[in-house]
Amino acid sequence: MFEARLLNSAIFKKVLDAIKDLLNEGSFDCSDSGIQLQAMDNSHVSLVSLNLKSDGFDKYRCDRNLILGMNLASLAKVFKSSGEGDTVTIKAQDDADTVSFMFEAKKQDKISDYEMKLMNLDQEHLGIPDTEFSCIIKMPSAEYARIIRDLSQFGESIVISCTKEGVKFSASGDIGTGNVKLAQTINFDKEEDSVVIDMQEPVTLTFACQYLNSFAKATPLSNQVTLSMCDNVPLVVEYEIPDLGYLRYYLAPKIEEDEN
Amino acid sequence: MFEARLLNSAIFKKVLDAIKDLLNEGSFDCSDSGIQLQAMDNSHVSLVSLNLKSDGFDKYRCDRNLILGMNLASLAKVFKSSGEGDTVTIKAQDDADTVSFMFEAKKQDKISDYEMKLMNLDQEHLGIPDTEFSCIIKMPSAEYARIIRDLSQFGESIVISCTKEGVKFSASGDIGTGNVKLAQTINFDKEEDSVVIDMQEPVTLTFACQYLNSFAKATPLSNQVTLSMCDNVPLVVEYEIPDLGYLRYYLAPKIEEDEN
DNA sequence: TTATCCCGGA
DNA sequence: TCCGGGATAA
Repeated sequence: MFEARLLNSAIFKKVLDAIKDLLNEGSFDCSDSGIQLQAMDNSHVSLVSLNLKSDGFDKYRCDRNLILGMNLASLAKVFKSSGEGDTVTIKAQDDADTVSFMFEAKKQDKISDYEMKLMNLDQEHLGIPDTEFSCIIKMPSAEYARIIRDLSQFGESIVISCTKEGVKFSASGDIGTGNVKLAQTINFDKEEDSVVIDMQEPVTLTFACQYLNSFAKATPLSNQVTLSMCDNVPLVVEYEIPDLGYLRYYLAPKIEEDEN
Repeated sequence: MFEARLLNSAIFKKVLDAIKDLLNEGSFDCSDSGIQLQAMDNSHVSLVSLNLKSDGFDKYRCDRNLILGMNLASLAKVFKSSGEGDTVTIKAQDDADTVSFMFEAKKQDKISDYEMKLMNLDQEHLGIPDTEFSCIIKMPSAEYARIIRDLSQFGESIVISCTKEGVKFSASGDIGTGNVKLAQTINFDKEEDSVVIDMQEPVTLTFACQYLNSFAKATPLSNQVTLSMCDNVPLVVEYEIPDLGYLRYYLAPKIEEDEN
């Protein structure tokens, strides 16, 4: 059987909020080492990769590898009905076609349990190559979300350009042009406010706003976000989930349109 | 003439919010002992019973019994325009076809008064029998509202089942099944957080979510709600209005569907 | 408990 | 694009 227990169900809530706009369904791959989910988004443009390691759970048991296919909207509803500090326990029998969620309120004698039918989803196996990146930018996640949101007003795509001076986000369209430049900033007092740029080679890539914005839904998961870029390779937007793993999004750059 | 004065008009606001979704109009029955309103909801499924005793008012005078028929949406608009701590005075002449509301702001020299036309509504007289109940559950009203809301995601009806172990709310539908169990909890520090179950006989009844949710609009009136159940008898959901009376909702259980 | 902000629905 | 409801913070 499979059983995973987490003292703070809010983390799951946030994970679901961060992926349910991109994915209608998800196959959670459960093994001894933890829970993985990898899938192309509904429009088959970007890729979501979630990794929750077993050590991060307060209790974890997985006798046999199993794949739990679930409708993410339904799953989000289940988690929405959990209270703030609830403990959640997820259970599935090895050959079962349902999964159960039990929420225990901390302060109260209240136990809620939900049972959901599992779905049989196609397994697309996605090989994600390990890449060396030219630039790795670590910055406050709220800052990232804000910049993407603001620049989305100006155009459909955003150019991210990283040099040794810093990182520049640009968008342009009918209204005009917007540029936001961030220089490396090490803030020792508030480490999460730092902007750290690790650049081997300068790089300039263009991405579709829509996806960058969707990725920003993961903001509540972490104070910081990491953007990894390299020419002709998908951008990686990573949110670390404290003590538990990470959520990564992959998005291929737009091919430069030479409009002249 | 009729005159009733209440130092805190917010109570009326809350009462109106709690009934205006269920009732388009209401006949307020004014007598020496206070104000009553009893009516079937618009779809003639549930019943609303409001009782405000004259002692609870800061001034109360009712020379002759009279019935004030009002459109509740309009009445809610009138009260919505009252400020936070306003004092309200309701007046009607014995044979008048209008009712007047005067709001006095506490801190300010501001007096607003509104006059509304009365309506001639059919008097349906509703006998509500006094029943002995098998189970009486007293619980935090916010908790009740939350549970009903959460479970409404899963189905159109909710099963409430009370045993000596506690009370269980359940719903099921396409997404799956949800159960919320509450055990009796006496909290001496915060009495309003207690869950108190007074059970003579275990009972399990099914109700339409829609109405249970409507009843929950009364949550701001009181920290606690009382659910009284008995086989083949309408559920009573009662909110006590501190120092003034109560608001009760009655809803007949769904007949068990034996789908086999 | 109330006021504010954010998100989802119409 | 506007409005209402829910969640959250003070």
